[in-house]
Amino acid sequence: MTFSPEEIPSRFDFADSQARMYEMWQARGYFHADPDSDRKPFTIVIPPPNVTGALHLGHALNNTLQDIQVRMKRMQGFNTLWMPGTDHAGIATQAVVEKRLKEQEGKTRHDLGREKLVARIWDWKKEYEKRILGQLKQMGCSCDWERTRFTLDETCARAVRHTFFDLFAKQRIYRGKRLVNWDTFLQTTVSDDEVFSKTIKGSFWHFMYPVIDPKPGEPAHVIVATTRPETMLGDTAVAVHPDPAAALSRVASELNDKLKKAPAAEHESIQQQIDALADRRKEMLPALEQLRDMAKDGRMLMLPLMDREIPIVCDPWAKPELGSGCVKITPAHDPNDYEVGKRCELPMINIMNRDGTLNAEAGKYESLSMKQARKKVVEDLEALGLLQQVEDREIEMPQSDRSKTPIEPFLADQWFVAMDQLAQSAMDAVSDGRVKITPSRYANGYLDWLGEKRDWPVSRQLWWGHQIPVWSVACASEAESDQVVAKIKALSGFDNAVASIQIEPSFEENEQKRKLLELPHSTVHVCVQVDGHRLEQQLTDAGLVREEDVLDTWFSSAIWPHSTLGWPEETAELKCFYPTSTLITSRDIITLWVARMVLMGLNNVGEIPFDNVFIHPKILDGFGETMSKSKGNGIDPLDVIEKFGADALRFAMAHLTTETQDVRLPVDFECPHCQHTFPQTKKNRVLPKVDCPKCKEPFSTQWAQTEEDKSLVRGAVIAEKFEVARNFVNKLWNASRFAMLNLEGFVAAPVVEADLTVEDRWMLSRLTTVSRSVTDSFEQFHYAEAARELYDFAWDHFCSFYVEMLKDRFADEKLRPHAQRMLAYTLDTILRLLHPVMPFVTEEIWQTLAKLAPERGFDAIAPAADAVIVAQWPQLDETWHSVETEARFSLYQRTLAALREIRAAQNIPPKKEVKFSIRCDQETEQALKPLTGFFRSMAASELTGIGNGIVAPEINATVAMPELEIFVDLDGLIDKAAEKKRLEKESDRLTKDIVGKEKKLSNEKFINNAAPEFVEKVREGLAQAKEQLETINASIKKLG
RNA sequence: GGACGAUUAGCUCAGUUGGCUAGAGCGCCACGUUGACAUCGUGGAGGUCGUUGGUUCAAGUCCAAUAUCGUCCA
Repeated sequence: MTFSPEEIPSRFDFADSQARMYEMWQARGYFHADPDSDRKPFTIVIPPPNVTGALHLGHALNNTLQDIQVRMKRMQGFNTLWMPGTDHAGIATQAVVEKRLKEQEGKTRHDLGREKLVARIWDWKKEYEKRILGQLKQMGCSCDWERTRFTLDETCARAVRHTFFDLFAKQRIYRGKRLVNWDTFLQTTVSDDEVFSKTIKGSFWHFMYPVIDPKPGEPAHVIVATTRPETMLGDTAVAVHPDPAAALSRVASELNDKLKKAPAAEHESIQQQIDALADRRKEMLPALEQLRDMAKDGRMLMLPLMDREIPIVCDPWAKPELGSGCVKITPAHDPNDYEVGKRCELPMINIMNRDGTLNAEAGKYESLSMKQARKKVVEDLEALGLLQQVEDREIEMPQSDRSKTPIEPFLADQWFVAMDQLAQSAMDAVSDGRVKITPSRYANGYLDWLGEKRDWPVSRQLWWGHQIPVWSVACASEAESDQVVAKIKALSGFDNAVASIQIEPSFEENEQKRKLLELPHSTVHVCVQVDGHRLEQQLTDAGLVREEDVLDTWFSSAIWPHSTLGWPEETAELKCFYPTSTLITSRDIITLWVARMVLMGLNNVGEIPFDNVFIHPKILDGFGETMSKSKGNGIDPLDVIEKFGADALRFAMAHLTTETQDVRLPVDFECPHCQHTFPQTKKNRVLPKVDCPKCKEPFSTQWAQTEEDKSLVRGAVIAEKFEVARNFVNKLWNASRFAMLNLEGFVAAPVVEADLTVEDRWMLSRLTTVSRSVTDSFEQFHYAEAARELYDFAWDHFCSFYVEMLKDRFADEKLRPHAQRMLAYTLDTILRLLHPVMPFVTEEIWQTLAKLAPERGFDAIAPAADAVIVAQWPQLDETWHSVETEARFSLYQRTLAALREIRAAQNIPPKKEVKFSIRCDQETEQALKPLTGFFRSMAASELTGIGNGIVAPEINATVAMPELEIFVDLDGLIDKAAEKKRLEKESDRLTKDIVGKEKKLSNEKFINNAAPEFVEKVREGLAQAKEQLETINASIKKLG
């Protein structure tokens, strides 16, 4: 088998290779893992990407890091399973499909109905799932595709249903009224995490609420202020502080503390605050105390416009240091007021419909929008003379991340998971080290969040998701509810194993009020464990209605590590692969996802879901901003794959992954006409059309709207880092190309130790060290370190030195077979080490290498593995590591660098051969001698003499190193000025070094305190530097 | 307001337990193309390690402040 240079292109054809190699891996079933194996399992479950759209660079990072672990573990002999799948992503997906429905057909979900909308979303899901999985394949991900799951598929649905039923039966799921973030546009609840706050210019209105029948000396009005006047229609109280004097004192003492700690620059402003507070105390305290007494006395206010009597209550939420010291309370439409309402047992009046308009509780304002109502309320109050003043003010407005419309706090029935015990179990798992989070600092956030043990609201007013399996009926009395329960239990389908009953009492205990508000006495809920069970129909027939809401998408994600393995069935997969080994994800979902997986795993399976969690950094652009399509700075991984190849994408991702929180990736445009790349700026990244600064040709961007712009060729958004990675891939390819061209006539045989040269031993030593250290780095998730080490090793050590040095032996028939064996063995090992990061190029080379050297090895010859993906992970005999050999080689490298430096400084043409000699002791001479031949091939320099008796030629360039002196014979060539300049620079450096060391050594404290070895080291260094300086100075003198 | 992270060359980043001349890649400058590779090779210029104090014989590294940027939580 031989190759001619024409047969192997000098550029790696990654597009062709990626397709072939991936198909080969899949066809041979390398990605598949079966549970019935004696081998130790290694499992990763993928963080399932949302089926909302295409994958972005963050996914490329996340999945590359997983695949690296998976591929390495597979090579290490583990029974390796990478479980793939996608997430239905409730609100996000439904919102996307609804938006498209509106745009393309002008319809809302209500026009379509639940069933049809859900069918539409399934169509969407099929399309995007295919696309996403295709993208993962293009990245080279070695997932077990036969096991692909979807959070809404039958397997996952059954697991969700079991989980819900289990928690329901344990009374850890309950329904209650809660103030939720209501998105009036999407008409659904939005979780706290999907709310962002926006600062807008608003007003602060001060209203006067009349006091009913004020006693003499009491005010006629109390003053309250609000940024949301329309909410006053739902006010049910005004609060004052129960102890305004104490509250003011506390604020004052806090300010005084602050003053003590604050830097002088801030003193003035803090002092002003203290003074203002003292004035306020003087002026307002009596009035506030009077109000407090009125509250205790049960005095009532008349809520204007609604003509409702409301009490004054005492609650610490009222801040005596702010405004009038009184605060209006709207429990059904403000989170803080809601808490006050609960503490003071106030009625909660919901004045809003689901679409954001006002309901009948708002009286004559019914059916107005919030905005319209605001205007009207202010006008009407002004007309009544109850508007005291209006201030301009910046206010924080909560917005829905999905619809970008304002959030309305809204009182609604919601299902909750009680978190106390569950959260504690998940905290323990991390505290006691069963689950290890890397980097460890992220454990703090995890523990803090769980420590709050806030109940988890799990219902969502959506159609896309797992519909809550609860059937309910409202009962007017206790007797009725008893009757209903008895009736349910009597149903033929009823069985305690598959059905569980809860009775939810109404939150309004007062019977008269219940009647007034048309509230039931209680609600009976029945949870059914098995989907499609005959009890479902029986319940419906009995007049119970199924809950319309679906579960929070994180509910199904939380059980992902075991649901994908077939839980609740006791499958062989679950037994073998659970707990999984490692979870790799980003920090923004540590609480939402990671924490919940831990507690659900413990609850359902009784075991932690994974041993290790690695949190990887977030990729930001060159300006430190997150990448996103809406900013125009998003890099599409497919663009990168198309232009640089999947291996380059992967290498760049690994190389980026340090332990920091964020990494920056400056973003460039690539001109589609001339391939010139230039930086993206905040200006040009939002243009629909960009002109290439080099070739001046225009190209379009993602923003192209007009036909004219769209007709232009689209320019890609990329980053320079991928180019570096692509070059590395190509470097490896070409080093291998060299090997292919030189392995003709390869005969497999064990390497004879006596034939090993110094450079062979050096390579073996390096290979041993690098294998060990790369393995360690990957196992500790130090991807960047591993990538750097592989890069340096493959490029500098292997290509620039070892391959170069092999060339001489390839030219010698006698030495050739040994050199070939060493090359085949070394390349083989490097391919294996690089495979997890760069699977395609390494596999391509491996397959070619197999044709030339089907059997290879070092001391034991064996057939090479069928594919590098299943080859054994390198683990070299540690005895090959040799400090002595590496030091010896380093001496050679430094000498070579010195020769090259002189040649460059003297401007000697690269091919012009020069002669040089080395003066050194015998030990150094022996160390260097076997390598001296390479000075000719690598620096066009011929060594004419070496030893301690060497005399410098009359005209020469000199380099003094600690171990030796080099004299390059420059007779007839020398540029005296250049040489003098170089020597003087060196002389300066040495002089400085000597002064520093002498100073150190003359310091008594240094001699006494520093480690004796260290002092000795400095002494030696000083002596060497002095010698070198002497040589250099002599040379300078000679030059005149 | 609290927690965490970052600050080192023009840019992106390394720098382990404090220790000899603080490294790499890109970019820049100079030279080089017939045998693996110009997606390359050789050499060079470029940094008082955000600021201030402290500990130490010795600080990019440890401690305390502080500034700027960022993320998360309230």
